[in-house]
Amino acid sequence: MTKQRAVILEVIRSDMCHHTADEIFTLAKERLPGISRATVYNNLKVLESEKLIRRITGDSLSDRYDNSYIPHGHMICEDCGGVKDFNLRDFDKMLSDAIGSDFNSYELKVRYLCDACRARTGECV
Amino acid sequence: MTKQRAVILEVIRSDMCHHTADEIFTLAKERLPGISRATVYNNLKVLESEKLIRRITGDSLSDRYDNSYIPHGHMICEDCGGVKDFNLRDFDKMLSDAIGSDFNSYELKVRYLCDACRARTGECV
DNA sequence: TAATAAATTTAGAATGAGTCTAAAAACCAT
DNA sequence: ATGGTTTTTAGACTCATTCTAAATTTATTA
Repeated sequence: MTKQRAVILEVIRSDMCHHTADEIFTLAKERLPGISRATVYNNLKVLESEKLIRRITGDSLSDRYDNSYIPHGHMICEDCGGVKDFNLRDFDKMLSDAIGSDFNSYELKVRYLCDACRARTGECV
Repeated sequence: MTKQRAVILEVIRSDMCHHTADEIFTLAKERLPGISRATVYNNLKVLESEKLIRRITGDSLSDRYDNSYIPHGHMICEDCGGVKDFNLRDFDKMLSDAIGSDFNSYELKVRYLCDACRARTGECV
């Protein structure tokens, strides 16, 4: 656990946001001005292989990182892009029943309109 | 509906595979040798906006395209990369209950080991 | 602690999916 | 057919991510 790796993990754990690699790079840079982009990418891979974080793909151009490795749902507002976590009761069992075998992980994303954006009658900024 | 758009749609509908844009380009080229990559990308966007196909993201480096617009689950073998469709009973209702509002679409991907790959005791090619 | 081996970091080049652009071609309504 | 709109095309471009090779740090062993 190098100091770079520690800072990257702290950045990811510092809030419930789902940051992109670039955002993590910028935040880590505030504390370690010399840190390089490649180090961020390297460590994101290491941290995920150690099951400390989880990469989530497909929300935007860039991948995002979740401070929990345990799979759970993400609800994504189609208007403002905000991401919230959610869980479904007994979902693991339901999934393994449906696919007829154990599974290693899942990714669940729901696109909707959050309350704030709905209140604006769908107006984009 | 130009002939390029028609061919692209036929390629996507010709099997149950979930092709990448590049694969679709190659297949379309067999029938329209002059077709350009940009045309494929343009039309994939148009076809999705017309709800004729659905883009699925995050399975690999490149996005893939599904010949059904209706959301459903994808089970992805972590070994061979094969993708199969599946459905969960009453999933739409369960989702809207969980997130507390209607939603526009969802994406559900399960990573597992398919029977064939499991039979090979996890050996990669 | 010194010497050596292994892992990590760094900057910048390379890759590759997808987007953009501007000109040519095809399509459409009058 | 004529003029106007849409689509196609080739290639340049963007940008997230990966790769590379040298330098640095960390760990190990003497």
